[in-house]
Amino acid sequence: MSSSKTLIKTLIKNPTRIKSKSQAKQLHAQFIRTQSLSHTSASIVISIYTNLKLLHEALLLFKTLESPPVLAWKSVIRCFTDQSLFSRALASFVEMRASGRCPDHNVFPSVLKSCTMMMDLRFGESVHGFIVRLGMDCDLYTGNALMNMYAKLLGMGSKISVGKVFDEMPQRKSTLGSCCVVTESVDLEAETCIMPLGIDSVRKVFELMPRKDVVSYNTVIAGYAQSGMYEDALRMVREMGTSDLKPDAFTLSSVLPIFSEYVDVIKGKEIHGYVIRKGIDADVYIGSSLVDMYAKSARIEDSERVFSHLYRRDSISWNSLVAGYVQNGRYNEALRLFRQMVAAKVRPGAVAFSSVIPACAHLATLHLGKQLHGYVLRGGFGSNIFIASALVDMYSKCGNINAARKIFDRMNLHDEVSWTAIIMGHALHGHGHEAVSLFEEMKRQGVKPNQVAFVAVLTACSHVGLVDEAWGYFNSMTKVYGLNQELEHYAAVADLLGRAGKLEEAYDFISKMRVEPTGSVWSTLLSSCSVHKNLELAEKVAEKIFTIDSENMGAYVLMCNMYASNGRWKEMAKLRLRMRKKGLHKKPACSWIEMKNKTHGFVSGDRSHPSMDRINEFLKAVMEQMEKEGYVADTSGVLHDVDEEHKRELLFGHSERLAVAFGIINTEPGTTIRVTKNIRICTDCHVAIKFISKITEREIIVRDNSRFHHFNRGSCSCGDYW
DNA sequence: GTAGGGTTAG
Repeated sequence: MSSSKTLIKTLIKNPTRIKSKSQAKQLHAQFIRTQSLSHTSASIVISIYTNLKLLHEALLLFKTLESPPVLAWKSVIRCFTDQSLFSRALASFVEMRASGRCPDHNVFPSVLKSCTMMMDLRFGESVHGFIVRLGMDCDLYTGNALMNMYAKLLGMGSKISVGKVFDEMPQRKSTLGSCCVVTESVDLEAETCIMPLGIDSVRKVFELMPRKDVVSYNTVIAGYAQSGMYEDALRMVREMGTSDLKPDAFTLSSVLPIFSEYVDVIKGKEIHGYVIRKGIDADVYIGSSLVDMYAKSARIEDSERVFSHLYRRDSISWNSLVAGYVQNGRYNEALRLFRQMVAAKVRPGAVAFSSVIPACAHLATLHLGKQLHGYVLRGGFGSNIFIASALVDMYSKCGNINAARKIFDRMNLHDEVSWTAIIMGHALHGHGHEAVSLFEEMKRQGVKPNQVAFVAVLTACSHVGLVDEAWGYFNSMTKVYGLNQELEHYAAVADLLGRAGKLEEAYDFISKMRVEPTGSVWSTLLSSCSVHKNLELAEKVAEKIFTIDSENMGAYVLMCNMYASNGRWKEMAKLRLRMRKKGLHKKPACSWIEMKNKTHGFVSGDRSHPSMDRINEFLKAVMEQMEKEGYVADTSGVLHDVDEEHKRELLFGHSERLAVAFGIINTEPGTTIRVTKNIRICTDCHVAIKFISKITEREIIVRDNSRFHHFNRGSCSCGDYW
């Protein structure tokens, strides 16, 4: 008996002396043998079991206790939390309270963590009230856990989910007001304490803490950073310095994303230097932040370098670079890295999917997009709103607006992003009226349109010529929604006016923009001038473009063609000379089509494709038929110093036509043909493909750089308005 | 007890 007492004393002083399962079991057996398994000694054995993560053994012993002491309770609560059994941890806490035991300070970190993980703010608040009444809010660890809870739960839109267990809680009621939370305690005696919301709660807990350590600072800093309060976050980092606490890997991985957003690569590099000096540059968290920061500052090579030096890579480090590639328009590299990640046995999570899917959207590679969609469903991510929005966008950009709409309609929650994706989808497919009515429906459902949503609805108006509606939306931005019109909105309106033939109005509008117009805004007007054959205005616009961007190829080519079709050879020659002096070469037009999971590319006039003979044979046959039905080649917009016959041959060889022909001869009758082109579809091909769709009885979908054209039975979804 | 990557436009 006395030896057991000594043993207990030693163990209380140093319980970690027992380091293995067998040692613990020996001790347990010894207590039983000597008949000294009291509540106290049993609790010690339980705490030893839980320290060794032996939950099963701990619980078996725990159940034998009639009235478990606090040590036993807190051991199992901590163990449940460690093993992610959060609801059981909370249930035990409730039971402990019901048994009349008063928790000591080191129960609360686990309980609060469980509340955080269960996203149960209400319960967490009542625990907080309890802590305050016990006067334990001075405890360092408890305070840190409280801050973490408020940062997480109030930061993410106060999502409250109440687990089953808590229905047994007596008198729990809490009300979220706009500025305060009224909490009732766990106890039957209803006491209330008032706490402000969100980051204010975090700050308040922080300020009341008598002692703070690095973790305390890191927690507030993360809270500020995640709430977008960057100045405050950085101020706290400085304050750490004055309290003699050194920023560590945690601090820096919260601070680095701030520089990503600010795109302040200079400060970011300074931190990178600091990180290297502190020897924490191999930290996975820091590594991914650095990869992301460089990517967001368009220094993707630096991202690659950081990534390649990481000695350990988790799914987030991989994804930082995947997302970085996408953000920098390197879609093929993004897909390649994603494949590499999967090959490296790193399972892509929800975020990874929402990063890569846009790559498929940009490349219009439907087969890859579908494959990813399959992975998404198998991974159980189908209802993730980020992924679903990305899928809606991907399907519509890959030409399948019906699939996009199906996914959209099946989503159980729509936010401004998913609405925008489907509105833009319909806009690009020429369903302007549908897009506009979806925009109205979004507003009716109380989703506030953001700036991107306005870009989408203005684009919709532009593609179908809804001039009055567009003005209404444009003006409502500032008047109703307090949103500033940015370059994109001006560009959309300018584009709309141009397409509608209101060229002078468009010119005035662009000249008076609140934002400095870019070359691309003027370029859309230039192409409208070309469509509406207004050479005089085109010349004025082209000069505007050349002062902003003297190497704008598109403008040179358009002007040359306009001069040519007006027989103004002298001007054309002058412009060509200017191009040659600058060493500018025409970017080749190309189109591509997917066939049996392979992408086939065609460049205009390119005869290198192995199927070229069959393609020509097909085009020749179809051309004869077309001419019988009244097709006349429109060669005005093409080249100039070549004879008619040669021009026709050039038209014949236009990349979109080659791709369409290739698609038709390689698929079953009735299969939809989907072609993507890097620049705007040419007028003559537009006419020709209408004929081809009728003659071959095919639906042909061509995506050019600004929209989709659905050709069916001799007409196009754009109604020739484009 | 603390940290990093994501969807819509251009």
